[in-house]
Amino acid sequence: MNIELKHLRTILAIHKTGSLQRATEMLNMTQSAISHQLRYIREQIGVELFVPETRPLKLSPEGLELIEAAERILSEVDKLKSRFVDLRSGQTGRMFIAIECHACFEWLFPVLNLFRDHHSNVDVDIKPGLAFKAIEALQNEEVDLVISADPEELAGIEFHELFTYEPIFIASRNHPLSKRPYIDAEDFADQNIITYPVPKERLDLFNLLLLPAGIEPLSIRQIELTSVILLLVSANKGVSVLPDWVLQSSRETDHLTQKRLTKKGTSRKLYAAVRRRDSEKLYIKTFLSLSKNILSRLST
Amino acid sequence: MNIELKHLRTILAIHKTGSLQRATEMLNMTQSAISHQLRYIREQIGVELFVPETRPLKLSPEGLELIEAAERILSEVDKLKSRFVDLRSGQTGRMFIAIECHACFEWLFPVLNLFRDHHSNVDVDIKPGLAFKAIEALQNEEVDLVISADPEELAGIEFHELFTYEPIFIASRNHPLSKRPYIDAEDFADQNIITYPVPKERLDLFNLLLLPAGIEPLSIRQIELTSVILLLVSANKGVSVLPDWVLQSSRETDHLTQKRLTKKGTSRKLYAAVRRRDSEKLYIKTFLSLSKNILSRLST
DNA sequence: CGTTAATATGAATCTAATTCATAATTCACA
DNA sequence: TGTGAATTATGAATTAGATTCATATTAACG
Repeated sequence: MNIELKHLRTILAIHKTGSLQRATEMLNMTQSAISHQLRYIREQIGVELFVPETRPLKLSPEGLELIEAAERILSEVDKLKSRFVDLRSGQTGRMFIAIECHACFEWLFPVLNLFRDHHSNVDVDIKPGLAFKAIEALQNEEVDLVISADPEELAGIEFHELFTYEPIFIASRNHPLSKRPYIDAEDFADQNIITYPVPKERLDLFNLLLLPAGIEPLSIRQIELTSVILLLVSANKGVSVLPDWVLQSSRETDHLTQKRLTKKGTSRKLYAAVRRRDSEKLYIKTFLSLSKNILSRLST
Repeated sequence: MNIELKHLRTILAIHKTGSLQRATEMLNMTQSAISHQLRYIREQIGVELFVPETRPLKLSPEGLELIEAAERILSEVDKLKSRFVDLRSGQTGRMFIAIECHACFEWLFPVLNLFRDHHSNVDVDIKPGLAFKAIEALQNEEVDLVISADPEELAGIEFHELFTYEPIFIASRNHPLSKRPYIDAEDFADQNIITYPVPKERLDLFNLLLLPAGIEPLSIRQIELTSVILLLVSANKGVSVLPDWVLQSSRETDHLTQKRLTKKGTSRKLYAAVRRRDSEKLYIKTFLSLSKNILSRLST
């Protein structure tokens, strides 16, 4: 027995209009086509749906049951369809985020709070534990958006620039280096450095200065939480380098001195990577736009 | 956006088997056909269902949603299908009965009690008030079975013989006619007759005897209930003619005398009329078979 | 990296749905 | 009860669409 949705729609149209003739308008088919289809359906289900030789067409008890089931089924299908319309247009969907940069929590949480006001029916989550394989997870669809500082050319992936920031050296007020107008790579050789617990290659300080200069610091201490890093630096347990936005938005900077790295200063850019086919989705656009403006919001 | 059940089935098969290749067995189609279909579906819903370029195929979050909806919808369709299989085979259905003959209640109720044991999921009802238009109601599908004594040749309608009965004259023990060996038409000319409230043409007595002989009784009194008729006849308020089965199964016959009509006796047949396409249904067959045997059951 | 297995694609084929033309029914009204 | 108008059914022709075949492309795994 083969039934298709098309057939349910036909039966429904016939019933609603009361005749094959009028159903033609509803279905955009000729009366003949409808008649053929009706005959096919009858053969398939083997039960008379309409009382034969009556007009207007009257449903048999079995036909009535079919109609009721058809309405249920078709409405479920319609729900499914409109669900996909929404998904496609970005009215709704999933936005799982992976962050390669540890400090990004500082601005990401405020962004997501704003985001929630616009798209309460988007399923947002931050997926920890795949900082290194973040882009791969994006391609796998385990994750839908990656915050990254290292754009690459990848098929199907787009990197959207969010904002530029400056990695800033911080130390205690009474630290010797606090006298300097700026800090150079060599200055780190005898320092205790406090950083996030990630490989060196993914830290701005090493990327921009120490690795190119071939300089190894005295020690490295890895701390998870930004506020703890600030605390330790204030207490002169070591020095650190953090993005400028962290220092702007934090109130724990009173006992700290801030210096540029190198005479001219340094800068990095942050990107959001998404799959190309997601980039037109409304909520992705909203996220990008909120992220681009978040720094100015935070500093005020 | 056009989605058909076929597409849902295809998606489901791909997901369950994990590859287009293996889905071929489940769907009895070539890999190519499945691939073409998959592409079509993707175009229709505009959302990537599987993570592209991965094997084994992995569902995207949207794909997962589709699968869940598809399973719901398809299971509902399957339920509908098996419902029709049941309807067609007569496992279940509707059996609304119209009776042209008033006294038939006497054996019909016992039949329906037995019937209920066999087919508890058949919707049984007795439709009153259309005794005269019963066959018409059968053609209209307002009713599914008619008890009738007058078979006709009608397209789409079958009359099944149930049993033969004899209309019997009854009177009080001390009624003058109780001396006779049998009763003839002329004997009614000076009698008060008690019958069911239906037109003369539908009463055995008139059909078989009085109308052909052109005899009019002294009076006619119409009574609804069989037991009341028996009571009145016992009390010598009049005479009556009832089917033999009524007298067999009733315990209120002590003060009555029973006589044949005419020297040779009379007989009539009772039929059940059904629509031809219903006649193969299991529960209809059960009803017919129970009805054919009911008289012997009642007399024991 | 090469080999194997799976998927995608285009053209050809085949199936099935739709239309066209028309016959057969039914309905309404005389 | 017949007659005309409207509706439904049917068969053949056509068209659309689904499936296959042959093959190119792409991933997976040693």
